[in-house]
Amino acid sequence: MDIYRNSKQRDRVLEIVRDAKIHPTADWIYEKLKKEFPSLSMGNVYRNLNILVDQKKINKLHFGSTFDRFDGNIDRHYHFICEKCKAIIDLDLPIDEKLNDRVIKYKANSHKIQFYGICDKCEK
Amino acid sequence: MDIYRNSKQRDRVLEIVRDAKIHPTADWIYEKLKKEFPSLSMGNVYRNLNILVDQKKINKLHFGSTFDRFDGNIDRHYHFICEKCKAIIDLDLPIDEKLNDRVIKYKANSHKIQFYGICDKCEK
DNA sequence: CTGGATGCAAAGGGTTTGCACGTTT
DNA sequence: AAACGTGCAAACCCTTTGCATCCAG
Repeated sequence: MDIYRNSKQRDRVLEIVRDAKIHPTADWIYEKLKKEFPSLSMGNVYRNLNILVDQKKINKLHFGSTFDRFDGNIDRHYHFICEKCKAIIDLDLPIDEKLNDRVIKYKANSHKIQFYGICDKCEK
Repeated sequence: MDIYRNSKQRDRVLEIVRDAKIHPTADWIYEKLKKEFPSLSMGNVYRNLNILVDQKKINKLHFGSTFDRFDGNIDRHYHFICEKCKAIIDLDLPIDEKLNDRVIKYKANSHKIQFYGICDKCEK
Protein backbone atom coordinates (compact mmCIF):
# COMPACT_ATOMS: atom_id res chain seq x y z
CA MET A 1 0.00 0.00 0.00
CA ASP A 2 1.71 3.18 -1.12
CA ILE A 3 -0.85 5.96 -1.19
CA TYR A 4 -4.09 6.05 0.71
CA ARG A 5 -7.22 7.01 -1.15
CA ASN A 6 -10.34 8.45 0.32
CA SER A 7 -13.07 6.17 1.47
CA LYS A 8 -16.31 7.00 3.17
CA GLN A 9 -15.96 4.08 5.52
CA ARG A 10 -12.53 5.15 6.70
CA ASP A 11 -13.64 8.75 7.16
CA ARG A 12 -16.50 7.57 9.32
CA VAL A 13 -14.30 5.21 11.32
CA LEU A 14 -12.07 8.16 12.14
CA GLU A 15 -15.00 10.36 13.10
CA ILE A 16 -16.47 7.66 15.28
CA VAL A 17 -13.22 7.05 17.12
CA ARG A 18 -12.76 10.78 17.61
CA ASP A 19 -16.28 11.35 18.83
CA ALA A 20 -16.48 8.32 21.09
CA LYS A 21 -15.26 9.11 24.55
CA ILE A 22 -15.03 5.48 25.50
CA HIS A 23 -11.92 4.37 23.61
CA PRO A 24 -13.98 1.95 21.55
CA THR A 25 -13.15 -1.56 20.42
CA ALA A 26 -13.20 -2.59 16.77
CA ASP A 27 -16.39 -4.47 17.42
CA TRP A 28 -18.13 -1.43 18.91
CA ILE A 29 -17.17 0.62 15.86
CA TYR A 30 -18.35 -2.13 13.56
CA GLU A 31 -21.76 -2.34 15.22
CA LYS A 32 -22.18 1.40 15.04
CA LEU A 33 -21.04 1.75 11.45
CA LYS A 34 -22.98 -1.23 10.17
CA LYS A 35 -26.13 0.87 10.49
CA GLU A 36 -24.75 3.25 7.89
CA PHE A 37 -23.07 0.65 5.69
CA PRO A 38 -25.09 -2.54 5.96
CA SER A 39 -22.57 -4.50 3.91
CA LEU A 40 -19.69 -3.48 6.17
CA SER A 41 -17.28 -6.21 7.19
CA MET A 42 -15.22 -6.54 10.35
CA GLY A 43 -12.11 -7.04 8.27
CA ASN A 44 -12.57 -3.63 6.74
CA VAL A 45 -12.99 -1.99 10.11
CA TYR A 46 -9.72 -3.54 11.24
CA ARG A 47 -7.98 -2.59 8.03
CA ASN A 48 -9.09 1.01 8.35
CA LEU A 49 -8.24 1.22 12.02
CA ASN A 50 -4.74 0.01 11.27
CA ILE A 51 -4.40 2.49 8.42
CA LEU A 52 -5.49 5.31 10.72
CA VAL A 53 -2.96 4.21 13.31
CA ASP A 54 -0.34 4.12 10.56
CA GLN A 55 -1.34 7.63 9.56
CA LYS A 56 -0.97 8.60 13.22
CA LYS A 57 -4.52 9.89 13.30
CA ILE A 58 -5.51 7.57 16.13
CA ASN A 59 -3.74 5.42 18.71
CA LYS A 60 -4.08 1.79 19.62
CA LEU A 61 -4.34 0.99 23.33
CA HIS A 62 -3.78 -2.37 24.93
CA PHE A 63 -4.25 -2.22 28.65
CA GLY A 64 -5.14 -5.46 30.23
CA SER A 65 -7.91 -6.63 27.99
CA THR A 66 -7.52 -9.26 25.33
CA PHE A 67 -8.74 -6.87 22.66
CA ASP A 68 -7.45 -3.58 21.36
CA ARG A 69 -9.08 -0.26 22.02
CA PHE A 70 -8.63 2.89 20.02
CA ASP A 71 -8.03 6.48 21.04
CA GLY A 72 -8.93 9.40 18.80
CA ASN A 73 -7.10 11.83 21.06
CA ILE A 74 -3.54 11.95 19.77
CA ASP A 75 -2.40 14.71 22.12
CA ARG A 76 -0.21 13.33 24.85
CA HIS A 77 -2.27 12.45 27.89
CA TYR A 78 -2.47 9.98 30.73
CA HIS A 79 -5.25 7.48 31.36
CA PHE A 80 -7.38 6.55 34.31
CA ILE A 81 -8.65 2.99 34.23
CA CYS A 82 -11.63 1.87 36.30
CA GLU A 83 -10.79 -1.41 37.95
CA LYS A 84 -14.45 -2.33 38.04
CA CYS A 85 -15.98 -1.47 34.66
CA LYS A 86 -12.62 -1.24 32.85
CA ALA A 87 -13.50 2.16 31.43
CA ILE A 88 -10.51 4.08 30.10
CA ILE A 89 -10.79 7.79 30.78
CA ASP A 90 -8.54 10.54 29.43
CA LEU A 91 -6.98 12.70 32.13
CA ASP A 92 -6.04 16.33 31.66
CA LEU A 93 -3.07 16.17 33.98
CA PRO A 94 -0.13 18.11 32.63
CA ILE A 95 2.53 15.92 31.10
CA ASP A 96 5.52 15.57 33.41
CA GLU A 97 8.25 16.69 31.05
CA LYS A 98 10.99 15.94 33.56
CA LEU A 99 9.91 12.39 34.25
CA ASN A 100 11.96 10.83 31.47
CA ASP A 101 15.13 12.24 33.01
CA ARG A 102 14.55 10.23 36.17
CA VAL A 103 15.54 7.13 34.21
CA ILE A 104 19.30 7.22 34.40
CA LYS A 105 20.36 3.83 33.09
CA TYR A 106 18.65 4.36 29.73
CA LYS A 107 17.66 7.28 27.56
CA ALA A 108 13.89 7.42 27.86
CA ASN A 109 12.29 9.64 25.28
CA SER A 110 8.68 9.08 26.17
CA HIS A 111 6.52 7.52 28.81
CA LYS A 112 2.98 6.40 29.51
CA ILE A 113 1.12 6.45 32.79
CA GLN A 114 -2.03 4.62 33.73
CA PHE A 115 -3.80 5.37 36.99
CA TYR A 116 -6.10 2.79 38.52
CA GLY A 117 -9.12 3.27 40.74
CA ILE A 118 -12.90 3.26 40.67
CA CYS A 119 -14.71 5.61 38.32
CA ASP A 120 -17.59 7.89 39.29
CA LYS A 121 -20.28 5.65 37.87
CA CYS A 122 -19.03 2.55 39.65
CA GLU A 123 -18.51 4.51 42.86
CA LYS A 124 -22.30 5.13 42.77
CA MET B 1 -10.42 -25.08 42.15
CA ASP B 2 -10.36 -24.64 45.91
CA ILE B 3 -6.93 -25.69 47.11
CA TYR B 4 -3.75 -25.76 45.12
CA ARG B 5 -1.56 -28.81 45.43
CA ASN B 6 2.12 -28.98 44.79
CA SER B 7 3.35 -29.81 41.36
CA LYS B 8 6.89 -29.98 40.08
CA GLN B 9 5.88 -28.33 36.86
CA ARG B 10 4.33 -25.35 38.60
CA ASP B 11 7.29 -24.97 40.92
CA ARG B 12 9.59 -24.87 37.93
CA VAL B 13 7.39 -22.44 36.04
CA LEU B 14 7.63 -20.09 39.01
CA GLU B 15 11.39 -20.49 39.25
CA ILE B 16 11.82 -19.90 35.55
CA VAL B 17 9.73 -16.73 35.58
CA ARG B 18 11.61 -15.47 38.63
CA ASP B 19 15.04 -16.24 37.20
CA ALA B 20 14.37 -14.97 33.70
CA LYS B 21 15.16 -11.31 33.39
CA ILE B 22 13.34 -11.01 30.11
CA HIS B 23 9.71 -11.11 31.21
CA PRO B 24 9.16 -14.30 29.25
CA THR B 25 6.20 -15.38 27.17
CA ALA B 26 4.33 -18.61 27.81
CA ASP B 27 5.94 -20.07 24.74
CA TRP B 28 9.45 -19.26 25.94
CA ILE B 29 8.73 -20.94 29.27
CA TYR B 30 7.25 -23.93 27.48
CA GLU B 31 10.32 -24.40 25.28
CA LYS B 32 12.61 -24.16 28.28
CA LEU B 33 10.61 -26.49 30.48
CA LYS B 34 9.97 -29.07 27.80
CA LYS B 35 13.59 -30.12 28.14
CA GLU B 36 12.90 -31.17 31.72
CA PHE B 37 9.39 -32.52 31.16
CA PRO B 38 9.25 -33.88 27.62
CA SER B 39 5.54 -34.57 27.86
CA LEU B 40 4.76 -31.01 28.91
CA SER B 41 1.86 -29.32 27.18
CA MET B 42 1.29 -25.66 26.43
CA GLY B 43 -2.09 -25.83 28.09
CA ASN B 44 -0.45 -26.79 31.33
CA VAL B 45 2.01 -23.93 31.13
CA TYR B 46 -0.85 -21.50 30.67
CA ARG B 47 -2.83 -23.10 33.47
CA ASN B 48 0.08 -22.83 35.86
CA LEU B 49 0.91 -19.29 34.86
CA ASN B 50 -2.66 -18.26 35.56
CA ILE B 51 -2.62 -20.03 38.91
CA LEU B 52 0.61 -18.26 39.85
CA VAL B 53 -0.94 -14.94 38.88
CA ASP B 54 -3.97 -15.86 40.97
CA GLN B 55 -1.66 -16.63 43.88
CA LYS B 56 -0.07 -13.23 43.31
CA LYS B 57 3.34 -14.84 42.93
CA ILE B 58 3.87 -13.39 39.47
CA ASN B 59 2.31 -10.67 37.32
CA LYS B 60 0.93 -10.67 33.83
CA LEU B 61 2.06 -7.87 31.53
CA HIS B 62 0.42 -6.79 28.33
CA PHE B 63 2.27 -3.95 26.74
CA GLY B 64 1.81 -3.63 23.06
CA SER B 65 2.36 -7.16 21.95
CA THR B 66 -0.38 -9.57 21.04
CA PHE B 67 0.84 -12.06 23.62
CA ASP B 68 1.19 -11.93 27.36
CA ARG B 69 4.47 -11.69 29.19
CA PHE B 70 5.11 -12.59 32.79
CA ASP B 71 6.99 -10.83 35.55
CA GLY B 72 8.44 -12.69 38.52
CA ASN B 73 9.19 -9.43 40.32
CA ILE B 74 6.10 -8.59 42.33
CA ASP B 75 7.60 -5.57 44.08
CA ARG B 76 6.21 -2.37 42.67
CA HIS B 77 8.41 -1.09 39.89
CA TYR B 78 8.33 0.75 36.60
CA HIS B 79 9.30 -0.62 33.20
CA PHE B 80 11.53 0.52 30.42
CA ILE B 81 10.52 -0.79 27.00
CA CYS B 82 12.93 -0.87 24.09
CA GLU B 83 11.17 0.44 21.02
CA LYS B 84 13.46 -1.60 18.80
CA CYS B 85 13.76 -5.08 20.29
CA LYS B 86 10.68 -4.74 22.53
CA ALA B 87 12.64 -5.85 25.59
CA ILE B 88 10.93 -5.04 28.88
CA ILE B 89 13.40 -4.02 31.55
CA ASP B 90 12.70 -3.49 35.24
CA LEU B 91 13.70 -0.08 36.53
CA ASP B 92 14.79 0.62 40.07
CA LEU B 93 13.36 4.12 40.16
CA PRO B 94 11.69 4.88 43.46
CA ILE B 95 7.92 4.70 43.31
CA ASP B 96 6.37 8.16 43.21
CA GLU B 97 4.02 7.87 46.16
CA LYS B 98 2.53 11.30 45.58
CA LEU B 99 1.70 10.74 41.94
CA ASN B 100 -1.75 9.30 42.58
CA ASP B 101 -2.77 12.52 44.32
CA ARG B 102 -2.22 14.49 41.15
CA VAL B 103 -5.37 12.93 39.77
CA ILE B 104 -8.08 15.12 41.21
CA LYS B 105 -11.20 14.07 39.34
CA TYR B 106 -10.91 10.46 40.50
CA LYS B 107 -9.44 8.61 43.42
CA ALA B 108 -6.44 6.83 41.97
CA ASN B 109 -5.05 4.19 44.26
CA SER B 110 -2.27 2.88 42.04
CA HIS B 111 -0.47 3.63 38.83
CA LYS B 112 1.84 2.12 36.27
CA ILE B 113 4.52 3.83 34.24
CA GLN B 114 6.26 2.62 31.12
CA PHE B 115 9.24 4.49 29.72
CA TYR B 116 10.16 4.09 26.07
CA GLY B 117 13.52 4.37 24.38
CA ILE B 118 16.32 2.28 22.93
CA CYS B 119 18.05 -0.26 25.15
CA ASP B 120 21.81 -0.65 25.52
CA LYS B 121 22.05 -3.62 23.21
CA CYS B 122 20.12 -1.97 20.40
CA GLU B 123 22.02 1.28 20.90
CA LYS B 124 25.11 -0.79 19.95
C1' DC C 1 -9.85 -42.63 47.90
C1' DT C 2 -10.80 -37.73 46.52
C1' DG C 3 -9.97 -33.93 43.94
C1' DG C 4 -6.48 -31.20 41.91
C1' DA C 5 -2.75 -31.65 37.99
C1' DT C 6 -1.56 -33.16 33.43
C1' DG C 7 -1.51 -34.20 28.25
C1' DC C 8 -3.95 -34.08 24.34
C1' DA C 9 -6.66 -32.10 21.07
C1' DA C 10 -10.25 -29.21 20.01
C1' DA C 11 -12.42 -24.94 20.56
C1' DG C 12 -12.38 -20.04 21.49
C1' DG C 13 -11.80 -14.95 20.76
C1' DG C 14 -9.79 -11.27 18.48
C1' DT C 15 -7.31 -9.96 14.39
C1' DT C 16 -5.34 -10.57 9.80
C1' DT C 17 -5.29 -11.99 4.99
C1' DG C 18 -6.21 -13.86 0.02
C1' DC C 19 -9.15 -13.30 -3.52
C1' DA C 20 -12.46 -11.40 -6.72
C1' DC C 21 -15.06 -7.46 -7.33
C1' DG C 22 -16.02 -2.41 -6.68
C1' DT C 23 -14.29 2.43 -6.48
C1' DT C 24 -11.17 6.31 -6.56
C1' DT C 25 -7.96 9.01 -9.14
C1' DA D 1 -6.70 1.95 -16.87
C1' DA D 2 -4.10 1.25 -12.59
C1' DA D 3 -4.16 0.70 -7.88
C1' DC D 4 -6.37 1.09 -3.68
C1' DG D 5 -10.78 -0.17 -0.97
C1' DT D 6 -14.27 -3.62 0.15
C1' DG D 7 -16.88 -7.99 1.46
C1' DC D 8 -16.50 -12.57 2.29
C1' DA D 9 -14.58 -16.37 4.26
C1' DA D 10 -10.78 -18.72 5.65
C1' DA D 11 -6.67 -18.58 8.14
C1' DC D 12 -3.94 -17.04 12.05
C1' DC D 13 -2.16 -16.59 16.66
C1' DC D 14 -2.42 -16.88 21.31
C1' DT D 15 -5.01 -18.72 25.00
C1' DT D 16 -8.54 -21.52 27.17
C1' DT D 17 -11.14 -25.75 27.93
C1' DG D 18 -13.22 -30.66 28.05
C1' DC D 19 -12.04 -35.05 28.99
C1' DA D 20 -9.69 -39.18 30.40
C1' DT D 21 -5.79 -40.28 33.06
C1' DC D 22 -2.31 -39.41 36.61
C1' DC D 23 -0.78 -38.29 41.11
C1' DA D 24 -0.57 -35.63 45.64
C1' DG D 25 -2.63 -35.49 50.18
